[in-house]
Amino acid sequence: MILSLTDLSGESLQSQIARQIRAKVLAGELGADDALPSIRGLARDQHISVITVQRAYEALERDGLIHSRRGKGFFVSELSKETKKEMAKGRLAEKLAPQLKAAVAEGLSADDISDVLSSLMNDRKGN
Amino acid sequence: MILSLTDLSGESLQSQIARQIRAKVLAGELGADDALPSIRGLARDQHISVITVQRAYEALERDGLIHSRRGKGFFVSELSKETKKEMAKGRLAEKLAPQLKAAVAEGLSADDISDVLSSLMNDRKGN
DNA sequence: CATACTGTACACATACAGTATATACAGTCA
DNA sequence: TGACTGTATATACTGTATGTGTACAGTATG
Repeated sequence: MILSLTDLSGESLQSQIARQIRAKVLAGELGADDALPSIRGLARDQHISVITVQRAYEALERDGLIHSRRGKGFFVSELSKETKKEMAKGRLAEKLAPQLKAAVAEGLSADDISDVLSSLMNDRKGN
Repeated sequence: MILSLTDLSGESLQSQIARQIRAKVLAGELGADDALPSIRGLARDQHISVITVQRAYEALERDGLIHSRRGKGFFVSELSKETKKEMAKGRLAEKLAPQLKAAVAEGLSADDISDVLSSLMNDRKGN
């Protein structure tokens, strides 16, 4: 389990942890019943506080992506490929909606928005 | 100048003010040299603090959308239609980029992302 | 000139979120 | 038993957002 945390992004530590683990679970990089790092172990490795890791795991648990077993650790929950795709799509839709609303309010057309999306997706190919 | 502010959205007051005025300027609803409400007047009308309005106006001034004239008030800056469209597109791209990156990391394909966007744009037609 | 507007610039205070340290309790396993 | 694991709680520090209050400076008008 390799995480990359930074203080400089403006994103909170617990959000970075949750986001990176969520991506690994939804993309299938972590499978059902795979063990996550213990909250103490991850806190030690990343030189951060236990409570910060715990809150990140709580968020993932609320989303149904992982579950805890007292005394044993945290484990990836069993989710079908379809469920994971729907979760990822749902998350994207929730985050995109207010931004599209703002873009329309700022005078952009559906074509303008498509242009922006195409440019960004083409940019991503180079990475 | 009609603004709609709420405490319940999770978005800060100064961000709501800046976002709503930005939309009016970029969409052309407010034109060059139109006067904005005075910081004290807007604060009084909305029952919020002067400093909150001032910080919202500062953000818009940094973006080059408005400018102040000491003793007179704040006014919309002169911007070509093309400049405004580029500003709106640039803002959208900046906000979309990290979310597309996250969506790809969560296993979504370009087609999946297009699907989500199409659904959201179709939903918007009904509003 | 006096008054009432405008923006600008502080000093403080309050609330909350994020982060941290520390302690204690409970379950698991070699 | 000892060394792990998760769970829960108390306390504290920091930064951001928000607020009140005060003071100063430029503009407009009667």
